Amino acid sequence: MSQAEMDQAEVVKSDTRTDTKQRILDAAEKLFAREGFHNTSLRAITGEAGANLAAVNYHFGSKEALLDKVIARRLLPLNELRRTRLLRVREESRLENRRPRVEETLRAFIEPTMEFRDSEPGADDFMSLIGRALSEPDDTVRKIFITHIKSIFYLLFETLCDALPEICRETIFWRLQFSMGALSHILRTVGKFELSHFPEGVNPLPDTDAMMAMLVPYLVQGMEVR
Amino acid sequence: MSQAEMDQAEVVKSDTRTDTKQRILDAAEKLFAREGFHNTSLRAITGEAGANLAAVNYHFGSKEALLDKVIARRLLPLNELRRTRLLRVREESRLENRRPRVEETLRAFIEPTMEFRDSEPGADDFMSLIGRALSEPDDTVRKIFITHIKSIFYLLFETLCDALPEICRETIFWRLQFSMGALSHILRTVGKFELSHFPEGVNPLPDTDAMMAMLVPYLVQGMEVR
DNA sequence: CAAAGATTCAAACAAGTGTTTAAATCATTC
DNA sequence: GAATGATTTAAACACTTGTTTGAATCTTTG
Repeated sequence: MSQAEMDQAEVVKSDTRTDTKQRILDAAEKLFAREGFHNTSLRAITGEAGANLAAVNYHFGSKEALLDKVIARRLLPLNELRRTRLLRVREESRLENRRPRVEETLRAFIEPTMEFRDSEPGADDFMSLIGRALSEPDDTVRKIFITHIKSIFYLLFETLCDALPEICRETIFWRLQFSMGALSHILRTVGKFELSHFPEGVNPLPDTDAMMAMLVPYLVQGMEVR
Repeated sequence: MSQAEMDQAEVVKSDTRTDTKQRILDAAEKLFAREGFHNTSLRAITGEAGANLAAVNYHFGSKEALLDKVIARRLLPLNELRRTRLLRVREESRLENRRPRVEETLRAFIEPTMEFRDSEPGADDFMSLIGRALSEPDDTVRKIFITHIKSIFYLLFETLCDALPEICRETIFWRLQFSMGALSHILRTVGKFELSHFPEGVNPLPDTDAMMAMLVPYLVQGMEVR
């Protein structure tokens, strides 16, 4: 019985963990992020992980199932952080009998992303991966990502609607799309610019705090127009 | 002598135009935009164009050279429109002894994009293509795109710096990055959303004017923060 | 018409893809 | 220590990729 079949049958993982699965997940995360899903071969992944070519199909079932695990492994815990913070924003505003504030709402979504990025090793690669997920031409990556992001996105959207009752839902939706575009663009490009592309007097690599200090006011202003 | 060699030698194109080149360019634009560069095979392109497989290598030299032509064919005229409008903004502000306005500067860059999109058939596919160009993991597409967009981007950046002298260049640069992220996100996703992803009460398909009416104020507010 | 050159065509090329298989090895349990 | 099941391994599978080739066809020119 293969590992993939065991997982599908929801059998509890064996107590003696082989770390081959982990090494493959790490290698896949890194390569998917840097080269893209379709430009990364299973041979490249297993080579990087020091595993046999057949290991991916044995442990995960297929390349696509591997991608799902790569995304779910980090996105599910991250979304729990986001959900906790968004619910706290909603609860606090309710207790204080006021509306949620746009800034704290956006921060509740974005800050866990950035903290996550700096905390776990390899998470920066993961951020590039999900930063690109929405713009992947291929259905594979996009659909898997949307599956895992959908509910938290709706919670963010509804909280913003509560924060901005005078603005119609449609306008808020599209402004949120603009914001997601800006955020994902930064997530996938920061640290990837080539020096030659910077005008003089521009620091190529602001740290996370400096980036947040520029990004959040930009997004808040855009959301609150009028 | 192949067509590609003739082009390389800068020989004048034969007066008897085969439209095979055009059909290949159109098919490639469509497929690159919808499936991505690496997910599109030459067989798919030549099949769509009703041409022989070898036609791409004969007329363009390679798949990569074809991509360059696909991008250059539309981006060079588009950038000329943008340059003309940006230079007019600069000239008018100079004559009136004032600074350029952020809104007219951004419009000078964005409006030609949108008008272009609606004018020529196939241009909507092209917009998806360049909307994704910056986020392609692979160097191929990104480098070709950057080559053709660099100078107009600098002109836009410098004009914004003139418009916002009280804000440091670095901040303006990153806000412009946020704006480019928002713009490219919209360019590549509009019309591609799945209905099921829209919260209720949100119109899935605003037209170009409605989108501009939401996007421009959003970007202007973000650029002008503080 | 005939020569010349541009274009198309079918076929093959070498290389790379994800997946499967069956034997070999390892780990655990009785 | 033998048996059982999980894991690893090398090899092959069927398929797709971009590119090249040399002959066939079309177009233009002399």
